Amino acid sequence: MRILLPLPLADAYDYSVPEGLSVASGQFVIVPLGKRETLGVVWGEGTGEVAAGKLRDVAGVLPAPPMADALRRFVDWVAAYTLSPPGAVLRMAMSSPSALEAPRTELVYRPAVDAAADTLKLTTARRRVLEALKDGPAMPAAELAHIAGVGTSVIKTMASAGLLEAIERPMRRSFPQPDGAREGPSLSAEQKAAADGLIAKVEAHAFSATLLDGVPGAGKTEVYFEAIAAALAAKRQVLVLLPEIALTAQWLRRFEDRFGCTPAAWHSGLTSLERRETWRAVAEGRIGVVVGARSALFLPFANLGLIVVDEEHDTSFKQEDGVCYNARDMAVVRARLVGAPIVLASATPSLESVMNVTAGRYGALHLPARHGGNQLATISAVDLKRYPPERGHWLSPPVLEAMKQTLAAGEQTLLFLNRRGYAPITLCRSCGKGIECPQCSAWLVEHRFRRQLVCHHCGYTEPPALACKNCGAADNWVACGPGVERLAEEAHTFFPEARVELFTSDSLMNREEATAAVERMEAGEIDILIGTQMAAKGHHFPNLTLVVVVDADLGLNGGDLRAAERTFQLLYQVAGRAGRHERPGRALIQTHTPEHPVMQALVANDRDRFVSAELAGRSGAGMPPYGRLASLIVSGPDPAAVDNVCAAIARRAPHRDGVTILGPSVAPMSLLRGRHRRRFLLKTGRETAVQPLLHAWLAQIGLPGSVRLQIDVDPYSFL
DNA sequence: CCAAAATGATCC
DNA sequence: GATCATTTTGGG
Repeated sequence: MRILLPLPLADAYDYSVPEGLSVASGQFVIVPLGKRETLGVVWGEGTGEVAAGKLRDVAGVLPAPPMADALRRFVDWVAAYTLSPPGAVLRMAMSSPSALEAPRTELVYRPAVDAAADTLKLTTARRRVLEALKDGPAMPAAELAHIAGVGTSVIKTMASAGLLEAIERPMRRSFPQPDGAREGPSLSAEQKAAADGLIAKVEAHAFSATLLDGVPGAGKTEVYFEAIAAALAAKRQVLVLLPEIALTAQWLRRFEDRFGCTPAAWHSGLTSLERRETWRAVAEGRIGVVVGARSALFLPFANLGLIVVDEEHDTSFKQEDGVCYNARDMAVVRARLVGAPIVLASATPSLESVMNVTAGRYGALHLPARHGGNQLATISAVDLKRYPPERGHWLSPPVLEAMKQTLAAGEQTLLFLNRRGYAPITLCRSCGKGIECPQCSAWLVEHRFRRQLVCHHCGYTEPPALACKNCGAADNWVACGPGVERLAEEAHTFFPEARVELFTSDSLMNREEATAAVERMEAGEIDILIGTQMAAKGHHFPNLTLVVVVDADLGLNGGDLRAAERTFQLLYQVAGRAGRHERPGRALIQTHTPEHPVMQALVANDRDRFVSAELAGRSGAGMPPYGRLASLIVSGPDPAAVDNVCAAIARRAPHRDGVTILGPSVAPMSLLRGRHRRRFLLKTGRETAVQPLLHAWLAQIGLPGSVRLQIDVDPYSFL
């Protein structure tokens, strides 16, 4: 049998099946590998590449539902597309190995059928035990004792006396089932039309991809909830992918309001027990709806009937390490392989999805208006050249004035700045040098409240320096530029009476603290909220009427292909936070370049014009979505060894029409986690399949152990 | 000269 | 990814 192991090996291995063991495709097995044993999945018939005499026996079959054919084909597909070892992809689909073992069992008790009640002494305690079990399910001793108000020893004696019967039952957490039959909210005519469109797709039980596109607050969530209800009615499972940051208590609450319970969640914060129970329950079809971050895409659904990708434009769907894949794109593939519809929802669809609609590959549903007749926030640009903030400050006079009015009206302000910490750079006054991370080419950022210097790329921390390492000058530091902490300080000085709070994605803030902060904001206990992009995603604050984008130019620098697109999406979304209920909202965007097409489009609230201008630019340059990119990153601790590999790669670079190869060049992040980095960029037309090209090119390159070559098909980061 | 540490090959 | 054999390095 061909067995794929969840290890980064080039291919699957052949194993023999011992007499008396029956092994079928998809089954999880234990096989010997060298000195140890490892898990694997039966991938198919053996290939005979290795002589039959050399094969080792499959050691055992695990008592878990076999991996579905569609999921195995998906693993192969992702591996081929991303040029990763299939085993590395399989590992993502086996994220909870302990879920494959036989579920632990527990003893539960029920009244013995043949016990005549009058044959044995029925004390009051014993009577209470039988009463507790009457018409109810069998229960474990501890629970039963608790309900009956007796000790567990009573139950043990009753069992040995034959009054109770003990049964061994697998211990399985039960997951509440979302109820699709519950009455939904009343929908607007547009919402109803869109929902009906999606319901038809769900009922067709076939692959289709639909872009659900509507302004913030247009009610996209309610619309795809109707599709979820339809899938539940058809007894099929649903996967909802959200950016991790948007998977909030608020979203779960909306789901609960609609379906009567929260869905099963899948994200990096789960304990290993939660992972095991959820994985197993998904495989056994006991979970109706999973909402999760990108890794949920590899869960072993028994009966998947719908995938929803919300905020489909969000770049956090792109995984940049290990297997580089975009969960949004791979979700479309998974839907196709399993024959289910997929819905991509966004207020600011990615250009890729927009083009897929134009090309007829995806259907489209539009939700034009804000649900409930609310107006979108009015967006204005504040020209920082005309209205500069005071020296050492970052809020311009028009913004301060607007904040004053908002405070006076008893309403809330959000200051948005995508920069954690106190200041992006801290310099020594005497010699002008900043403090660098020892293992990355990046500045350490001062986090004043934590009293630490932090590298935002590798997580390295050190205590705040007193003396400059370069010139020895004592405590002569000057912070340059704003971070959210510094902004909080500024808000305090201008509005000493206001309640100011920070909301960031810092490790300082865990899930519960973030939820608590959201609740304080909802309850109106915060006047000025200062946040990074965490504040921009997935939250709705009814009393928030002023949103200030402190540095709108931030994302536009850096020569990133998608800089303008990303900035537009982020700022549009941030501005959409304001005035979502009865109150009108406004968004002020501080920029040095109000004439930039991104700012113009935001102010004019003209998304479509921005999208067509951006598409035209991409088309002219042959860039995605009109062309294809693949990035190669060569990295290692020794720069000379890295350069050697780069030279070998460059020497063998394919020359042919329609294929451009840029590099090698020193990566913008030339040092990351102690590794020196060089990049190549491969650019081709849409019609070229880059995988065979890359495969033929790179297969011949030998890598010394310390040098790594990372291939990223459809890259999003250019650092 | 030895031993620890880094490197590389192999796993069916 | 883990293991084991082989090569390198560095301290005496």
